[in-house]
Amino acid sequence: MKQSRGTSASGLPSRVTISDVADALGVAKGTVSRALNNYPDISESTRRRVQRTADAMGYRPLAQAQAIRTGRSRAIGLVLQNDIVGAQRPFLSDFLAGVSKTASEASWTITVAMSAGGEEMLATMKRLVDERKADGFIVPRTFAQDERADLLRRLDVPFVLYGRLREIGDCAWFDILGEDAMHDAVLRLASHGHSRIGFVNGGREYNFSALREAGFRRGMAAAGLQVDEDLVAHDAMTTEAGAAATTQFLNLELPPTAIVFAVDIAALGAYSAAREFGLVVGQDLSVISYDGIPECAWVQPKLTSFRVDSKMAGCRLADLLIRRVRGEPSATLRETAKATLWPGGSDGPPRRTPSEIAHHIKVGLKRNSCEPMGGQA
Amino acid sequence: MKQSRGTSASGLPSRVTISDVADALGVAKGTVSRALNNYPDISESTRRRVQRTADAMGYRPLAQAQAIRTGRSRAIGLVLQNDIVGAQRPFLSDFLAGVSKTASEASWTITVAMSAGGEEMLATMKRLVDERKADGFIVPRTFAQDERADLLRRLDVPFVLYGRLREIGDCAWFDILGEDAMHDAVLRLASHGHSRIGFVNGGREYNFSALREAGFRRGMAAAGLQVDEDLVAHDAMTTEAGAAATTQFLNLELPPTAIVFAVDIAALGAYSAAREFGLVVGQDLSVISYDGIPECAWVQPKLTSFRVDSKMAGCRLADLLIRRVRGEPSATLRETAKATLWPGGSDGPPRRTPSEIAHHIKVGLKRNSCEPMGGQA
DNA sequence: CTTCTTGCCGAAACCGGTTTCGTAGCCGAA
DNA sequence: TTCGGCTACGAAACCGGTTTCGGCAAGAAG
Repeated sequence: MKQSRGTSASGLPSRVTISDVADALGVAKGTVSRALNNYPDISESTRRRVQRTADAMGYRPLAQAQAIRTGRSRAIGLVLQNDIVGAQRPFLSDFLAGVSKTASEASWTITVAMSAGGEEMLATMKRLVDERKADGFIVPRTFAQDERADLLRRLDVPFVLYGRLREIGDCAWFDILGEDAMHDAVLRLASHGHSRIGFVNGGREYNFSALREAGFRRGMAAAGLQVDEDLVAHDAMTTEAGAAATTQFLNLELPPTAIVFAVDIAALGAYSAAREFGLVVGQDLSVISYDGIPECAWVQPKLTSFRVDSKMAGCRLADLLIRRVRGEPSATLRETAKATLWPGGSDGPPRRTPSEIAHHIKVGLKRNSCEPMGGQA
Repeated sequence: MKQSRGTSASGLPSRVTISDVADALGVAKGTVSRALNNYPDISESTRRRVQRTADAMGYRPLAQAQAIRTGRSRAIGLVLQNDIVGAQRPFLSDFLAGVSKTASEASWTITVAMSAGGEEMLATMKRLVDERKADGFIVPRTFAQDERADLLRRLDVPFVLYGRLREIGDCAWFDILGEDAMHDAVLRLASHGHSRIGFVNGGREYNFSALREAGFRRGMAAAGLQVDEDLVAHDAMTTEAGAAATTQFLNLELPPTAIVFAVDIAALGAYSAAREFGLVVGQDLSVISYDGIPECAWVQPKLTSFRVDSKMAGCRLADLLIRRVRGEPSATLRETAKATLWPGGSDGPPRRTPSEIAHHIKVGLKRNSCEPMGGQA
């Protein structure tokens, strides 16, 4: 008598195998395999019969065993970069939740690894492919020129980008239209009555930066406003860098009354910078940003930001990757979504004109520089 | 001639297989397998010979193929709970980095999944085990009574807890000694001169809460201070709950001059609560907390907190799990580490006595309630 | 000089699937 | 009725490993 349920002698939990199903039906196991994998040379009646009993017996093929023949194990690879501090921290959990949801619905699993960038990351991916621990990859945080994409293309491994490339080439992607958000942010500020609007962009190495800057300029044009190149800063990917850019803007002859940031983490720096000048965010200086990280709600006033639905992004990317692995051409696997505005209190009608702000700052600085003496008196 | 490198006809990247190694040596592939897996009936000289040529040829066994016979695929399972909003958000990235580091050093990989708690999570784990996608699990965020541990024990699947259980039983774990941190926090506050110290604990469902409360009480005893049960609050796992507990404490006849929080996320609520009463954190009200989330550095003054090294935790847990899977008894796989104090500006000598605070609050409230009229005048 | 161990390894079965190959049966056409 | 072509399936090889089994040779014991 065959071992059926429970635990086998070797200690492994025994499962329903394809032979069990074949025996139950009185057919060859090859037939069961072909029936379940929709081979053309199986009659419809047999296919249904196999399908039904397989379901009834709770048969689920062992991905591992399939993999040694087919090379595919129904696993999504996700290699995260850990040498960018806190880069994916706020999004990671939601993002994973999304990927996991879609993956498990399709009976796929997720293999994650973390590594530093550059060669190490490429080696990690190669290892996962070699060991058949990943059938394809989701590539997060696309760079303008992305060596991961180059490698995967070279290895002929399926992948989907989270983000777009400068030169599209032959690859699938999902992305949020950050450029539209920047555009809308400008229009919102213009409708508040702002006309002198600055832009603090993210790192040039990321492709989204070029897109968002284009969106900002498009918005300015749509609002009939001039872009002052003194009010465009780059490479602000930290709060400190955001604060520095804000300080620089405010020190101009004609400071801006509003700033659009490409990333929240930089926008948070505007708060401390504004405070240093005795300005109040949301009144003297309007700020709109992008990402929708939880910290937006921590600050006073809350940061108005275009929120990215990371969970949804994870869902979509997983779906696209699975379809890519199954053979759909990459050109048909491209999707975008929009970020949604989460209004906070950081933007509103300008309380002061640019020159009034400049005056306020000059007075404030004088008072500040006197204060130590005054305090001693 | 045999296919050697590059791509095989089927499109799969061809690898160095065990047969390749056996052919090169002129031995049977069983011999290679036994040599590499340290079977006793292989001569030392053969073992070394096999070892060397396998290395030279770059042979790495395919975990998938091993798994169908051995049942083990060198994969660490990690099932995260996604119905607790933001629960693991700040730690996840660091934690994964640690797990990944140790795993890849041992040629293991990580299979992650997310699911809601309860039955769904148990089903997810069962599926991963069934499909041999995980040889064992790291179980994060241990509950006082943890059904995940129960299930895994029942299924006889190896696992390691991140945290301890109320009843230890037969399981391995790694944990940070939060109780010692609470103890040290009290002593630090006492050395500042505080004597009326409150405690805001985390959720009772977590085992760490009981431990941290015990640590707090031990610290109070060590400092020669009485615990006022009116100054002990529970179940504060959000900023709102932390603010509510703080407010409640400050409304007492004799408010505390310092509060110890079990988790940062709750401690952040003390800031807004104190502000409402016109009190300044770090001067009127000292706060020390635990976790060391990045937000500690966002607030003014910075929150003094005992920082948990999540990456290290991930490393240790991965190591313990791998050893557990390899057969070491769970009783020998138990480790703890200490959290390290990251001083901020949120604690210091008390500026006011409890009764002075109470008076300040009473006056402030009266003034506040008059203000609307004064504003209109 | 036998005989019995013992150490060491080759051969082959096995794991749970997929895929190739061959053929039995049915069909329609000649 | 015979033949050719298809359809649908069984049998067996195969994937890359592990593990069992059995036997050869060398050394120990008698």
